[in-house]
Amino acid sequence: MKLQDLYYFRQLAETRSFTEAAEAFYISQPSISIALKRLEDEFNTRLISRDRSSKSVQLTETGELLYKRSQEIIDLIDKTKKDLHDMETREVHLGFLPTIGGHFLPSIMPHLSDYLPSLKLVEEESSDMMYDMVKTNQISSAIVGSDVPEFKEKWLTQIPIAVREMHVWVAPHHPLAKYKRLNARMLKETSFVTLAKGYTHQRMFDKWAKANAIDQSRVQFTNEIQTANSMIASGMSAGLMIDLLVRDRADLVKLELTHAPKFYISLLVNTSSEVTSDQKAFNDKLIKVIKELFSGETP
Amino acid sequence: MKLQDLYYFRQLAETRSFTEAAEAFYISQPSISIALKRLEDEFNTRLISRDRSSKSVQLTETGELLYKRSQEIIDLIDKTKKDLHDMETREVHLGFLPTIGGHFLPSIMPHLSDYLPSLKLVEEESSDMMYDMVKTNQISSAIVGSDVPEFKEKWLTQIPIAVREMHVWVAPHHPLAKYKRLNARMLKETSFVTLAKGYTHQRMFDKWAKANAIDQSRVQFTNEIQTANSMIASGMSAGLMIDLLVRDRADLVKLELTHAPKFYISLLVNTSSEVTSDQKAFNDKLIKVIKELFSGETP
DNA sequence: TAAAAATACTCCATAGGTATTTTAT
DNA sequence: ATAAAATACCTATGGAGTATTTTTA
Repeated sequence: MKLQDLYYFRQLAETRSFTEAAEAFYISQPSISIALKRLEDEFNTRLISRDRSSKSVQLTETGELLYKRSQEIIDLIDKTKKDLHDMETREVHLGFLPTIGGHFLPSIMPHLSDYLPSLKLVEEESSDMMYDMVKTNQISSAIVGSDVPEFKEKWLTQIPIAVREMHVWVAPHHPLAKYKRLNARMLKETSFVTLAKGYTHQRMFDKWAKANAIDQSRVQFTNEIQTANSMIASGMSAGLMIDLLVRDRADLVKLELTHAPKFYISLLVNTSSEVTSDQKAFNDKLIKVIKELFSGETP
Repeated sequence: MKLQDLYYFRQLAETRSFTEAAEAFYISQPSISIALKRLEDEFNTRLISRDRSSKSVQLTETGELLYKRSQEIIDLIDKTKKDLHDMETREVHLGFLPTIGGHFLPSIMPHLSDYLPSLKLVEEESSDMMYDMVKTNQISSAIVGSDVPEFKEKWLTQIPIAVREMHVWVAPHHPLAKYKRLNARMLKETSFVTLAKGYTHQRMFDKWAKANAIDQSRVQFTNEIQTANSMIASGMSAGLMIDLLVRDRADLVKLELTHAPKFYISLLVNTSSEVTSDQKAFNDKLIKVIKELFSGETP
């Protein structure tokens, strides 16, 4: 079996067009026809239904299976390439949330001096995404935020770093700005801006809003924290965020919220599976450093 | 990357010799050298340590990783080939222990008439091996024997078929043959023959012997049930077996044993993962049939 | 010096190209 | 008539061969 044919077949399955699949690889259309025939001959099965009366290319049952398996095989190969590269270059990786990392990394990094030359920070805005990357071992350690103090997965080690209460943020001239302390009932009719789906902040806002019957019809969403902050500063909306997301914004006012949701920041390390020995040593060091620096900051 | 190179590399890693690896594929030795170089160039890493002062070919750290991954990739490809074949031919499989199957299959098979033309029985002597094949989805259903009534794995459905007490078997002229009923203390000094490692019977014998302080120094092992039976018939040893293993042996005497271990026979179905729709339907039918035929025979 | 791996070159099998035909809307 | 896939035939890259050299025990 030719590996290249699996790449071609995957593309063919996704575009459902011989011509387009060929274009994606900058090869001629007959090459795709012939690659498909090679696979069909080898496996003694039709992978694409040749019923040309139906409008488009359709996968058969075996075609669907081969498509799925092609993906798995290619994923495994890609992972292998990445791991070989990391092993050879002795690169180690740490998942890094721009906002939160900006606060904690300066205190952590000096203790990781041995690894600095080979350390690559993997930036990712969304904690959920980061969690997924740790889960699938695209990175084996990351600092994430969560609305629960602990994940229950057995394949990870979790070290608490900090707990932050969420606050309500408004512009100085916003009607709510005069209050020292707010409760949820005072916010029922307030317009909010929150981060888009996938962000921990969004999930927490949603949970809090539902629990407190906040009117969600005029909630606005954005993918950018700075955009959210600017919208708040303009006075059109309020925000529910931890203070780390509002560094150096003199134009925002922070208000205490009773029964505010808690935002848990912790280090996640995937302990399940194969990483390079360098990465393993780095992870262990990281766990040690974070335990030393932040034990006691959490209950 | 060339898939063929992974096959070559796997062989090279296992034989630790370029020449032998080449011979295994009936190709010339330089082809292996060049295949290795292709891989090393692509991944920018040494896979084999070229320290020719040391006696033999040694894998580097990256070589070890690639060896493991090559195995995984090849396994996935082989599995895919098998699944495509089964799907195309609409073959379905059932794991089958020769001795136990010989007893239960005649009553089960008539109810599976729809599947008979495409049903392949996969013979395997050892229940442990069979369990492993179900676990790794080489077959998705099998009838096995076990020393415990239930496996606790979440990826399988288990339907009890029968429970059999184990008995002691001896030749008619054996000194124990005069007793109707035995207990373990009467067997402390008896010579036994049992099946070899990997068989459920062996594990059960071992457990029973240890629990009852039976002298295991003169226990003999064999891979063949008929050999075991013949050794018992000769009078030199006794056996601890369920009666299904002693069909039609008039030259053996069955003796009751107090607190005899129980042998549980059940259908295992791997429900975790992808099987063909035919196999899935077959498994469901099998579960139904076995429930109907054997419910009530077990507590 | 013997045995194993690396290098040098040669060759042909085949992946991919172009041109064309077939099929269906 | 047009658009997409299949077929026919051609080309050239590179995988595998043979012969030879290098390496070290």
